[in-house]
Amino acid sequence: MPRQVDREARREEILAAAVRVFARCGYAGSRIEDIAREAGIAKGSVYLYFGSREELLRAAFEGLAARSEALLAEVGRRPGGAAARLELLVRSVMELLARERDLARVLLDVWSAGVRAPEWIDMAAFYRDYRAAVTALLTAGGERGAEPAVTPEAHAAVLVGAIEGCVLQALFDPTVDLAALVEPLVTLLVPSEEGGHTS
Amino acid sequence: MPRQVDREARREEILAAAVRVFARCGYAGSRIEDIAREAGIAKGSVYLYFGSREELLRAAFEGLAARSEALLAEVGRRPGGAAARLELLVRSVMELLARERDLARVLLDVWSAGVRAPEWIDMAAFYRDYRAAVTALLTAGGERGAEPAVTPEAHAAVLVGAIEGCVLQALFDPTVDLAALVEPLVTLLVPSEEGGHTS
Amino acid sequence: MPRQVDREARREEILAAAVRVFARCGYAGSRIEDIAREAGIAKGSVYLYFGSREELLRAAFEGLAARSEALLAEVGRRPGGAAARLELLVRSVMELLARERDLARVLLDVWSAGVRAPEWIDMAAFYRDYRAAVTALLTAGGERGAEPAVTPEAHAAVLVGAIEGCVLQALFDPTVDLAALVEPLVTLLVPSEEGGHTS
Amino acid sequence: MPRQVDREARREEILAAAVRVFARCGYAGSRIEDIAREAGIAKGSVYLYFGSREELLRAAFEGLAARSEALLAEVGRRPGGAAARLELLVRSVMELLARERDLARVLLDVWSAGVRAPEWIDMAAFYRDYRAAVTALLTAGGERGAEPAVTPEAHAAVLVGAIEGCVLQALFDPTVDLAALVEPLVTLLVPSEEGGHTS
DNA sequence: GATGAATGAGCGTTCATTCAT
DNA sequence: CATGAATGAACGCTCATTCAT
Repeated sequence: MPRQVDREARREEILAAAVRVFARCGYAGSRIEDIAREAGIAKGSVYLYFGSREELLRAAFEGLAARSEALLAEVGRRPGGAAARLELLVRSVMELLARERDLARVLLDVWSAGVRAPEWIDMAAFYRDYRAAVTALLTAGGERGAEPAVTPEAHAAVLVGAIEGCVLQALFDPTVDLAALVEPLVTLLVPSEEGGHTS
Repeated sequence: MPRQVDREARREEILAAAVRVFARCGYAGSRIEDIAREAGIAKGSVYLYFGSREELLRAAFEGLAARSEALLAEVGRRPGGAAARLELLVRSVMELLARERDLARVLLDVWSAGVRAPEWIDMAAFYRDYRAAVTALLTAGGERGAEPAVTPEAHAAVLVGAIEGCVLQALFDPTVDLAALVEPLVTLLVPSEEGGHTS
Repeated sequence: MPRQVDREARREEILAAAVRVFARCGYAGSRIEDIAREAGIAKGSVYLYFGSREELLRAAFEGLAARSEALLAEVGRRPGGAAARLELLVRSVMELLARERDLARVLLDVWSAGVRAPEWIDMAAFYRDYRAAVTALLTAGGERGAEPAVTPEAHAAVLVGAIEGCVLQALFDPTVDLAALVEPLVTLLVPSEEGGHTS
Repeated sequence: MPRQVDREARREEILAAAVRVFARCGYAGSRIEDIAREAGIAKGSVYLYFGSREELLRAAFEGLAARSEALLAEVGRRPGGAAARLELLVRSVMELLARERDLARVLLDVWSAGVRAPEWIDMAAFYRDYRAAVTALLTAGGERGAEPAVTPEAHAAVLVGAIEGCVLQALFDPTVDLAALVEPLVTLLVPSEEGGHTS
């Protein structure tokens, strides 16, 4: 069914155009016409693929969320020690956000929308899943006696938060090199394998 | 003589109302009339104190920035070891953002505006200063030989990022208890005093 | 009654200020506050002397009209031949408008208001009187057989029109020297004394 | 394909509607919505053809200016004596303004705008060209020894002024018959052919 | 009287969305 | 399917006018 493929491809084209425009102008500053022009189609045609402007933002987020979930799943599937897998997760996520600067920029507006319209973009669930995955890996890594005050859940929140916060700073300041923050993040927040007994 | 008003006080009232409305509806979704109603005045009166809607957002951020700078300065003035002061800084910032939920919510829109209009809201400078202060405290704390891979600058970025990122998660998810994240943050990212030479 | 004098003097001050501002910014572009500032008083005080912004425009016109009527009356009182008096009228009017550039500029807005709100500013009556005076002088000057096709009324309309039209051009174009147009106006449109029978 | 429209025709329709409304209410008193209603379209649609309310006023003037220039050019192309052509010019202009009462009314606002925003509507240039054309015709008509005091330039200014001034009076006062002023204008201000050598 | 803070109707302009072609 | 002209609700901002002090 080539029809279907075409339709889907066109949808993706438009979404990609929307992400570029959102990144450039912000969601509030992006007019449907700008997106249509960026996609090389007519204004009205956008509505053949997306029901509203808001849906474009949601789709953008869902694309990012899907990729994140894929990463999480991928890490879940991987063999190896929990610490190594957690490290991989951190590296993957950072790499994804560093590579997709536009998507990261759009994230700012998505966050805002998510706070204001939880039933529309469920950021709470997204980050809950994210933390849950990290928590699982932290727990699997074995309890390190050193820090009894830090529950795995809290540790996960800090790690996830640090990732998002580093991306945030890199968005504001081109001086901040996101790639250079990966090692520090791992070093500081990913517990090193202990004894290697997980292998 | 017209009604005597404390212009500065009135300005603050309106700003506070604006912050509440921004927090509730987002900057994009907040109409001047909503803000005026929240402040108990007429629409036009807002313009006696603020030149534009945008100026309200900027003022909101500047209020937060001023408080943050005050915190930084306060910490700088404090006696005591660097680690203790850094810990104090983290606690203070977290407490500020936990207490001023509305302001934190508005931060989401400010971030978006700051990325898009750097000359308008200089987020880069704000976070640069923030990191610089943390870096100074980290450096003063003495180099711990354990992690030579993590420069103080990178460590600062991770710590600052973690704070912002934790606040972010707390905004999305009321389940996330910001207060409960303070200890983990400190434990994981504030190096403990070394040798106790500060005593 | 010094009170009365003061009040009247203040009124004139404000009116003069208004004329300056109207001339500079146009009636539509002049805010009450501008006028108040120009007059060195507070906004609200304008309303102690004038009931509305429109009234200021009307008063400006009435001032000009009063002066014009004074000129007409003066010419009527003068001894001498009709032609000489007509010439005097033309010279006086031109001189008035050349001297009071601001008032002339305001005239543009007054014309517009007069066309749109005849009951408010009765331009028809003003120009009717003006033409009547000129007609009277033309008639008194004796019928010159040369141009039977031109009634005194029509001649008056042309003369009055020429004056206004010359002023108009001078307003647009500083290059146009209003003073230099007086002689041509007189030469071309004021019939020269005939036989001197008026003496 | 969307409704097929002749954009240029639609633009003219809207402009014509705007001229009618401007004539009725004055530029300052004309709301975009009035113009849209007069044109039988929705408010927003006006902006598909004109960038702003001001642009409508400018376009109205430019339409009039274009027609005037066409008249000037037409007269320039005509064969015949200079005096006859000048007479034709006067008659044509008067006829145009008599026919297009609305446009003439709008002229009042255009004048005001032109004085206040010369870079926007260059009235100075418009009347300069106008006078130049008349001057050329006057000069070509041969110098009449009778009035050495009146330069052709001044004569042109008086003639042009008289035309505008007559139109002005007719706008205020329906009693004033513009058509009846054409002959007097010609008789008084267009020098009659000399020697009849042009025939 | 004089002031200027407060008001709120009013308007220009934008832009998401619709739909006739 | 695609188009882009048309729509009209929405909103930021202005400013004439009022009135408490």
